[in-house]
Amino acid sequence: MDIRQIRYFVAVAEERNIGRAAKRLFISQPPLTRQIQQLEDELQVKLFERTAKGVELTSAGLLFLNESRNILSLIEQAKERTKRAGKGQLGRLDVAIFGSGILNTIPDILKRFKTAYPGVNIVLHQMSKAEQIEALRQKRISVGFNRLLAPLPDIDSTMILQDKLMVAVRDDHPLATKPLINLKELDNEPIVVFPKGARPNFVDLVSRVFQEAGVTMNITQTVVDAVTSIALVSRGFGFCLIPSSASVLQLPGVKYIPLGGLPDNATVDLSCIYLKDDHSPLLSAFLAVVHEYKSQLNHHA
Amino acid sequence: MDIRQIRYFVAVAEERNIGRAAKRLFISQPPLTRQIQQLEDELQVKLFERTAKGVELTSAGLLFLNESRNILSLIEQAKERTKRAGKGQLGRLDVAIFGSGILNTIPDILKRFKTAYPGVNIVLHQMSKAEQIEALRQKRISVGFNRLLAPLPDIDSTMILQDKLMVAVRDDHPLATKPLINLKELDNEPIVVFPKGARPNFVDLVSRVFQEAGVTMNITQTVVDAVTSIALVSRGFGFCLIPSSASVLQLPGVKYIPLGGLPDNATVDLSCIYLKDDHSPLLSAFLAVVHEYKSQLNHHA
DNA sequence: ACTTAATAATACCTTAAAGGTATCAATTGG
DNA sequence: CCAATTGATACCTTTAAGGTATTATTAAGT
Repeated sequence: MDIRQIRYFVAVAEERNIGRAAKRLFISQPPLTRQIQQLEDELQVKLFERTAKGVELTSAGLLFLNESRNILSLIEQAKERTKRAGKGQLGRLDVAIFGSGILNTIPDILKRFKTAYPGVNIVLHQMSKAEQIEALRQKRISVGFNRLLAPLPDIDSTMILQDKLMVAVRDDHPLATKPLINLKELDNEPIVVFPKGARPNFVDLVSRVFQEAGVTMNITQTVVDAVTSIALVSRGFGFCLIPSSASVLQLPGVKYIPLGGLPDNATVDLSCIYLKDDHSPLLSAFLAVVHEYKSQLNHHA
Repeated sequence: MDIRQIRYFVAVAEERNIGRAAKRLFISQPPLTRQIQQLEDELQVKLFERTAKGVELTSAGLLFLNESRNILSLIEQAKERTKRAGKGQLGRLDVAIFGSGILNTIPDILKRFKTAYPGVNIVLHQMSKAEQIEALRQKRISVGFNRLLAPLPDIDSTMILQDKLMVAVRDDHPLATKPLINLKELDNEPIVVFPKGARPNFVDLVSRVFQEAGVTMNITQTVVDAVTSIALVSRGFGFCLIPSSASVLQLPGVKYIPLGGLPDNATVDLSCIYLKDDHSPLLSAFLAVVHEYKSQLNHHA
């Protein structure tokens, strides 16, 4: 049995006439007759009664006609869906995000992707940097978002943006009224830092900046992420430094003030990471959306 | 696209190795490689990633694998069901029966058929003789049961049995005590006859028998069928003649007594009728059951 | 009753494509 | 670095699908 034979059978059944069906199929009548005969031989069933005006379906033929239409439509659907999956328009994309990374940029990107590829099911996973890398290697996820990534041989990354540093202080703090805070003004001031976990880290960046400026750090707490850190600031644990994009988070009594007097490399990146040899169309589609987002960011700047 | 290609694809997906799949398919490796390439070209999708140990499915390939298994199983089912339909083991058989014909023989035959062909859906239709013939020609039914059929060019019939005549009388009737009633004893007795409708009829047979014996018929009522006729007898409308197989019907006060002194041709047949050029396997299967039933009847007699 | 027109079936040939053999290229493991 | 294993390629053989010409059969029209 052959898909061709099924198509031919349907044509003959619909035309009720082999010659006419042959025209519709753009072949001549004899081979069509032969294909129908072969089909009947294989099924050991007469599918048509031959009459003077043409042919008419037997009851077995009628049953097979229904089945044939189902088969053909299932095949068409399979082709269509597979093509779409190949273009990244269909499937499932597992994405890892980190604690405070979900504040604005990542949701924006995910929303764009969801709009452009509505057939793709996005599954989010909260993961630390180390977990993301392990999950990528085990293919439990296809993309991860993170900051300050050390280069790895099997993992590629795309930088999305670079955040300047901002100071989060309580509004009763002496520095809270200033439009810009210079790093030196934070000398020995109580600071909350984050995150805990794999290096290099946002803490490392902050430490380096303080050290290079010859300013003393007075760490009161080390917490897991930016959200916790800002929460502590709002409860009077001192100030903290954050990547500027985290400043969309509003907590009572917390003010965000730009940090001045810094070298150009005092920024923290947001990047997405993925396996170097993952050539899946879904990932390509996702990275395309990321690039588009990035170029629009630069355009505005 | 081709069923062969789908089968090949499934084999490769399952073996995760083209050479091994080729062995399983009893072909050599190069043509299998080529068929997979052709499939990928047609779908414009990479179905497999080629690795050193073999191949592994892409996500599009995984989707297509599921679809392929559905397709193959649907095709297998279609073949199987069509074959069964061709052997008369599957389908629908529309059968016409007449008023009093449902008393014993017909249900017996139908039950046998239903046991032998459980996949066939039997649909019963109450129809008079004329309706049955019209319905056969329009193919609304495939078989009809009836009596006393005139030969027709396009319709064949199979005689199932020949009923002798019996007298139905009320138990307070003077003849009710006799073990056998002679036709002459019914001279001028009030008689109920049936059926109304197309000739030749059971009435015609009864009339002929009376006429040939020189006995006068005193018709009080003409009713639609045997059941009604016997009901009238039980209410004192006189006697009636019935085919002996109708004597299974018990009504209060009605006795059935054999009728004697008749010519050999004073019998009424039960036959089934069908289109001469209906070669459907369902009909053949049904007629085979009828023949088997008939031969067992003769064996007992 | 004969002829004509239309149908599916058959015979025979051509052509396209599936399958086979030999070989190559690439990768992995020792 | 070599041997082994993998999929890919080149080229040939064979199978089977498609085409042309024709026949057999049946229905309709004269």
